[in-house]
Amino acid sequence: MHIFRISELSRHIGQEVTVRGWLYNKRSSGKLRFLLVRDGSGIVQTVTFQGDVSEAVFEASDRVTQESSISVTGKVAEDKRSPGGVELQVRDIQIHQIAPEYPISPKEHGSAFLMDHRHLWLRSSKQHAILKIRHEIIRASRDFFDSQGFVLVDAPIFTPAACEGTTTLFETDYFGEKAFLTQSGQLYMEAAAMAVGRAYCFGPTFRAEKSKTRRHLTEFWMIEPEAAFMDLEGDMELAENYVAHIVHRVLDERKEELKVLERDTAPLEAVQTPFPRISYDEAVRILHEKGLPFEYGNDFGAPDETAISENYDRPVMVHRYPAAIKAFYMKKDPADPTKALCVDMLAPEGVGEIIGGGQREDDYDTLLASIDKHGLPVSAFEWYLDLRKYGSVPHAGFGLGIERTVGWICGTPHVRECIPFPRMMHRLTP
RNA sequence: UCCGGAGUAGCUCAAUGGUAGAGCGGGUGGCUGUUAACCACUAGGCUGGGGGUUCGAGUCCCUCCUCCGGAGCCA
Repeated sequence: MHIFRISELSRHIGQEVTVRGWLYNKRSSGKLRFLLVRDGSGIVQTVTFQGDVSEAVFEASDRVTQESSISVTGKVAEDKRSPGGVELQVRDIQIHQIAPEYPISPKEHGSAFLMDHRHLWLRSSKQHAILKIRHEIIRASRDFFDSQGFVLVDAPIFTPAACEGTTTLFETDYFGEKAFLTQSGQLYMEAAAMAVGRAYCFGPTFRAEKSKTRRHLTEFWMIEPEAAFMDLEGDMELAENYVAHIVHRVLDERKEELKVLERDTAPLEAVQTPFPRISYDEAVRILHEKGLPFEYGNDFGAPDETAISENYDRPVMVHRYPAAIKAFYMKKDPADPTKALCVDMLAPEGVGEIIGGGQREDDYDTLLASIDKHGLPVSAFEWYLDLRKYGSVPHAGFGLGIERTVGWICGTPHVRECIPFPRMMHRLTP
């Protein structure tokens, strides 16, 4: 018996093969039964003619229900009438298990219902395509940083205190002590960069904010590179090369999936380096020119980000925000100490921020004063201050949100579909 | 936490204050090439919970619950 995956069938025309999978859909006409079988690699139509098979096999073709698990044996044939152009002319059907009425029908459903059945929803073709593109983005990310001499250094999930002291964190009991789920691996990557020169981490991060928007999850994945002897300019160059790399990789390797998602690839093809770089002040000018009621000194809201990115056909990098609205570890611009040497990358098509980063404060006394000014407990940051005590160097890095990036590239407006099992304010199951 | 919206069949949705409905899905039957097949028949309901107004409430009022979208926060 020759067992093949459905994606390989076009190379075995005329041969008798067995495919193993699940019933995707079923149609019939008189003495013909059309079973659409999916196996994770693709979907193939199988044809059973009553006159060609035993009574038991024909009966099996009637009895299988949506998502029942089956093995089908038959001859591979080219046929224009079959979706995909290839079909399997059935000789034998083996039923592994008959599924009772499947909750997800081929018609439309609401997002809450689908999320309640996320474990089954993953079997549908669009969700499938998103998972594969997510995988490709992660693979391309690793390839990119590995090839640039970055060392993968895993950051801890349990942390003793707030990394940045701004957002609300999930608190857990750690043998009678308070511990928090990490909101960023950055501080640890700074330590790693001082050890290996260039480091990155990729892992889950947690925010206990009660956000209910298409851009937010309570648990999301970030990739965070950090490099010693790097300034803001170098950081922006790294960020644009990285983002361009993953977009090109998906365009090259995941054409089929983008097609399944009906993604217009023209905006993705426009993503070429260099990306435009504008200062916060210039971005504010754009908003005011467009007549948006934006107050200088504030951070940009979602409509502001959209208005700024509308001016460009590729991601735009906005740098040098007011230091007052940024985290304590940001280095101030020597040319204007009211500004921070930071950068946000805004993706086009109304997606908004996918990257936040910048150059870190590398002077011991300045950092100490900043920790104090932000009302953070110095004791919790003693190890972090050590990095400025023992061989401090200029260094920079950034964090990229994987789900937002997947959403942008897939053209999926809501990040909840960009992670296998999303965790949101009102969603802890499945 | 704030501002909007929605809860009716397994799902997606209809229903002037006057007998609870359709499509899909399920079941049964029909059709020798179906394409989210089609045709016929069929089962399926405490209209989110509680209270009120009314001769009469899915519909109007109060309240609670759940969810959705957005804001803030950020990736």
